[in-house]
Amino acid sequence: MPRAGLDPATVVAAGAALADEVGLDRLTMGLLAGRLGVRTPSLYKHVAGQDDLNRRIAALALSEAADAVGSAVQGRAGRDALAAAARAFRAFVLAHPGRYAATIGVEPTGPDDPMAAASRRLLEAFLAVLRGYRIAEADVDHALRMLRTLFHGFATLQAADGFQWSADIDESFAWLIDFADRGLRAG
Amino acid sequence: MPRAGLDPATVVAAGAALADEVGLDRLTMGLLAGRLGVRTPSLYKHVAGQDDLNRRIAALALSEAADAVGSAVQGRAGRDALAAAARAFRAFVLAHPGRYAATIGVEPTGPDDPMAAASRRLLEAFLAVLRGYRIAEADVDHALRMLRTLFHGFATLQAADGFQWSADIDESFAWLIDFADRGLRAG
DNA sequence: GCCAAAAGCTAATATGATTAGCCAATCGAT
DNA sequence: ATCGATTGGCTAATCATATTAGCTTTTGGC
Repeated sequence: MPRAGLDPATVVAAGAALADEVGLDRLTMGLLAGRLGVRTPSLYKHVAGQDDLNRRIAALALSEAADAVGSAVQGRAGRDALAAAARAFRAFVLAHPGRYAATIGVEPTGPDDPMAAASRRLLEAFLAVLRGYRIAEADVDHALRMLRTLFHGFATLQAADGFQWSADIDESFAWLIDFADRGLRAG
Repeated sequence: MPRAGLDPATVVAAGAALADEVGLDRLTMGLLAGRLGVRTPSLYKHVAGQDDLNRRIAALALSEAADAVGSAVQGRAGRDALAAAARAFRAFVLAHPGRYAATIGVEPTGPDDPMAAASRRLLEAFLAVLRGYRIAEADVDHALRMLRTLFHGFATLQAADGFQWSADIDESFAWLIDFADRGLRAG
């Protein structure tokens, strides 16, 4: 019986991929073990349990989202940066609904939690978008929360298929970006 | 053994209340049965299972949210209506996080699903807010989605404790309402 | 009062997470 | 090269929870 050669990173990556495929709620330890060619209890040598796995998937997702948004914003400013960031974020969530779902309702346990760092990086990327606008010092936090609200709200509603009615979603998304741009400019 | 006198509505109401108390993820059939003074299998005489229960809780939550937002909007227009609706929605989600969580990612099975009707009523209430603004016919759907995105995004992020950093949340919320109001006015 | 339906119950089954404890593969130091 | 400790995998067992089967008692309409 040769070893499978797993480590926490591999397990988490496979878990995230599987969550994207079948949905976070249908990600079971058994299914993940099967995917990795290993028996269920073996997973516990690499992650502490389902909670821990979920937390690690969340950290991975936040980190990847931060990368995606961060690089989308590179070299752009103002409306361009806003649109690029929004698109990057939405694309990430739609491409990886399972791992993004893992981030919802999970809090970092402490400042040394990798999730805290990833979360911070994502916020930095959002903050970079705001630098292209003339925002009063006192309003930056509010604007940051607004951006997060918009991005998170739109992505999760769409991922949950919560927009059933007629109008085209891409159009709505573009409209939303315009809306935010106007608001930030006029703020 | 006298009967407990349950019916689907009672079971669903108790389930929603319990979800609010302990969190939707910790709502188990056993816990609910205990709360109702009955053994677990008895619940299956009133709801078809956990999925069905969740779906019914979601319908209840949407219906209540529609009532709350609908009555908040009554007799108000424009910015007042927007602010009242936003506050009512947020208050509802914060007061009933468990049942609201039940609505996420659940789709009505058909047009006769009670959830569909409740969902429609909530949208009507949001639509009423928009009537106080001068919005081009073609933009109404987009604006509606924007409102839903904002309300849902803010409420869920806050409910999940996703706003950890410094600035005051109520202030951010007020700022967000201003932001939306300006945007809708200038649209 | 009688009877069908409804509402409870106990017991059984299934699935999934987790733990205990065993054993083989690997790795670092000699 | 090899010894010994560590590690990563396994099987078997336990526990929690959902769900189903099938029995029994209440209850509401006649």
